[in-house]
Parts: sequence; structure tokens; C-alpha cells
Amino acid sequence: MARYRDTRERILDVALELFTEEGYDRASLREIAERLGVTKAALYYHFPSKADILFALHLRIHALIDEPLQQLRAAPVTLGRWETFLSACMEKLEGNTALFLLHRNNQVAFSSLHNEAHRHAHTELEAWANMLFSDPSLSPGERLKMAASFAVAFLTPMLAAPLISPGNEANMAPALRRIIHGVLRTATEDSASSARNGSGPRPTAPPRLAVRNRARN
Amino acid sequence: MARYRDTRERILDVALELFTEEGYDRASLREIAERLGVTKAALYYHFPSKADILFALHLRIHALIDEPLQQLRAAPVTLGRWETFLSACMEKLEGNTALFLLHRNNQVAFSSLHNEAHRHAHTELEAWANMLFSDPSLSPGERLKMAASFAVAFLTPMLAAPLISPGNEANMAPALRRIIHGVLRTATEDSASSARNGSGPRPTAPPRLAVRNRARN
DNA sequence: GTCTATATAGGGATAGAC
DNA sequence: GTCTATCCCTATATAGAC
Repeated sequence: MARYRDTRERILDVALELFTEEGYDRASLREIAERLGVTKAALYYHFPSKADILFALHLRIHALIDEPLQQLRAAPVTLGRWETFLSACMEKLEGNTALFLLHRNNQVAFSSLHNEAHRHAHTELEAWANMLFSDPSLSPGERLKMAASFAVAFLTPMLAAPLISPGNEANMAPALRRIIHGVLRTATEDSASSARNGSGPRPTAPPRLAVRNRARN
Repeated sequence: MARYRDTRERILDVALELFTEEGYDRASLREIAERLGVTKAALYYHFPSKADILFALHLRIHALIDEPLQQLRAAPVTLGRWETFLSACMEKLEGNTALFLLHRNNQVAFSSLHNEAHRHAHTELEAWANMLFSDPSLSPGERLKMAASFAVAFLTPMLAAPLISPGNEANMAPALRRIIHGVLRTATEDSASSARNGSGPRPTAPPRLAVRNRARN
């Protein structure tokens, strides 16, 4: 039938709504079915399990940011390329905040996906972020700035989006980019050249962020 | 009895572990009881419901950051006072990342707490953050920088903490403070006087960024 | 492709003995 | 304060008719 379009897609749309609103664990298939005007059993025709619905949504996110990610991986990571990457992702995610919120609100659910069945290349947001943040070819200070800029790019909007001015999230993108640009250029001890030392909140210098860290993979 | 110490506290400790690991919804009382060596029914002697356990943990977080929060509320918010506030919170939270992760991983669960029964003054992380980020006496640009610095302060560590150098989270605090300092001084369109465009985090002259704010309590 | 009906499991919570 | 035993409910998932 597929009254409007592909039923499978409509299921995913509704699931996206409910999973973000109530969280994956609390949202029941009954709710999804009701809101969709079908029965639970109908869902099982399209998806073998509830987890598979979540996984399908995961693939949506994946597809969305796959291209910038591939580009980033095409060469060694630098702060400049990282900034480009973030910018590209921000663009992709514009208007798709629901997908991002879904991931944000259901980290445990997502992480239990691969633990169970799937053996795909999981490049979840935190997964590949982690990979990068532990890249030993980057200094600890650089990694921290990458993480900080990541937080600014993707987590700030979720703090501020519904509040600053609902609807025109696009407006804050330029400001965010400016902030990110600044973050990635913050002076650090281990950025060799900077003798620049302000006053402000005196970082009474434990000079180097000791790192005899080893990629634990 | 209370073999080791107050049983109630032990329950909370175990619950903190499980709620952060598996998420509040997935962690069952049976699991908590088993890990504790008691039965489910025993838990109900100490807590009237599962939600109350979560709420008790919420109070732990609350107590932890209550003082800086009261200080922040004691006067109109400025970017400078905001920075002080963040710094104080970071200090408090050092060594208590579990509590923070709990909150981070269970936002829906926490938010459904007050919706149900409690009428307390809920100053959850996102709740009071939201309140501030929507303060109309601050310009949108300022609010965004507050949100961004908030993200840097509290969300960056959770991205980077397990990776940069496990165990010495303290070491990254100074660097984070420097980044935050810079974020709050990023030039914005609506910061009228922004000819101030040095490179790096300009020290001197703490904020004074206009505040015709009203304490809204 | 969607339905009705049902199987099965596990959750939170209570009663009452000790 | 902690136990055993149990109630009740809702969830996922399946079987099989249409």
C-alpha cells in the first residue's frame, strides 16, 4: 500500500521522533505503531527487531557525515583540516538536528548495537571522535583543542538551539565558526612558538600535559 | 546492620555505577540488588521507588555545584562572572566525573523526574543552563559564547578524558580554562566595541560587558 | 502488508514472615 | 533491615489468518 510513500521510511520518521523525545528505551513499538496508525505486528514486517529500527536511523546519521569524514581520513590530521571537517559537518547537519539529538540522547542504546550483532564499520560520532582524539601524532594540547572545538560545534547548538532563537539555527553557525576558529588557535604550552602568556585566570602552569599515553587499541 | 557503612549510601554507589554504565532505563533493580548482595525487596526499604534512587543521585550532583550556582545567581550575569562560575564548577567536579556522566547519559530519565512527582527547585545542569542561555538581558552573541564555554568546560572532558591521558584529568583543566577564556572573548558582531581584536586570549580588563540584568529569582 | 491473538520474559512494586 | 513469594503490568516478538 504505502499510502503516502514508503512505509518503512514513515516508520523511521516516527521512530526518530519518539526515540529522541522519550529515549529509545522508553519509546515502545506500540507507541510508534499507534502514532502511525498501524499495529505492532506491522512494524515487524519491515524490521526484524526494535534494535534494527535504531540501527537504520544510525545509518542515516552515518550517511550524512560520511563524506566529510572520508575527506578527513584521506590525509594526516591537522588542526586546519580538522576545522574544515567540522565546518563541513556543521553544514551537513543543518536542518538535521533531530538525527543528531537522537544520537546524543541515546548513547547507551547506540553503543549496545554493535556489542550485540553488528560487525560493520561503526563510525559513530563518539567512536571516530575518540579515535582522533587519541591520535599520537598530535600533541595533547592539539587533541584537547580538537575535542573542545568538537564540543563547540556539535554540543553547543543542542544547549542553545531551542533557546537562543528557535528556528533560525542557521544564524548561529557563523558565530560558532568564529568561536571554533579561535579555540583551535588558543595558545598552548606545547604549541612550540607561543611565548604569549596572558594574565586572566592564571593557569599556574603544570607546564606540560604529561602524555606517555598509548593508543589502547 | 549496615555492614560497611550506611546501606543507603552503598545502594546509591552501586546505582551510580549501573545507571552510568547501562543507563537508568536499562539498569534493573535486580541487577543493583545482586551486585550489592541483597534482594530487590531490600532496596524498597530504603527507597520507595526506582525513580527515587535516581533522584537521590540527582541531589548529590546538586549539592556539588550548588555553591557556585548560588554565587552566580547572587548578581546579574556577566561573561566574567560566568567564567568564574565555570571555573568553580570544574573544580568541584574534578574527581566526580561519574556523577556528571550519570547526568549526561540519562537526560531523559532526569527530565522525567520533575514531570512526575517532584516540585522542588530543579537546577539540573541543562535546566539552569537553559535558563541562563535564554536570559534576554544578554545579547544572542553573549549567550552563544556562554553556551559554547559551557560545552567546552563540561562536555570536552567527556570526549577527551578517557583518551588523552587516563587518570590525569586534572592536567587538562588549565588548558581548558585558557580555551574558555578565549571563547568568552571571541569577537562578535553584536559586541559593539569589538575593535579589540588582539591575537590570542587578550588578558586585561575583565568583562564589563554590559549587563542590565535582573536577578530573576 | 497488515491484521488478531498469543507466547514469553522481565520489569517495578507489595505483603508479610523473620 | 532483610528475606521469600507473588502480583500486575508492559514490553518485545511470533504464529498464522486475511
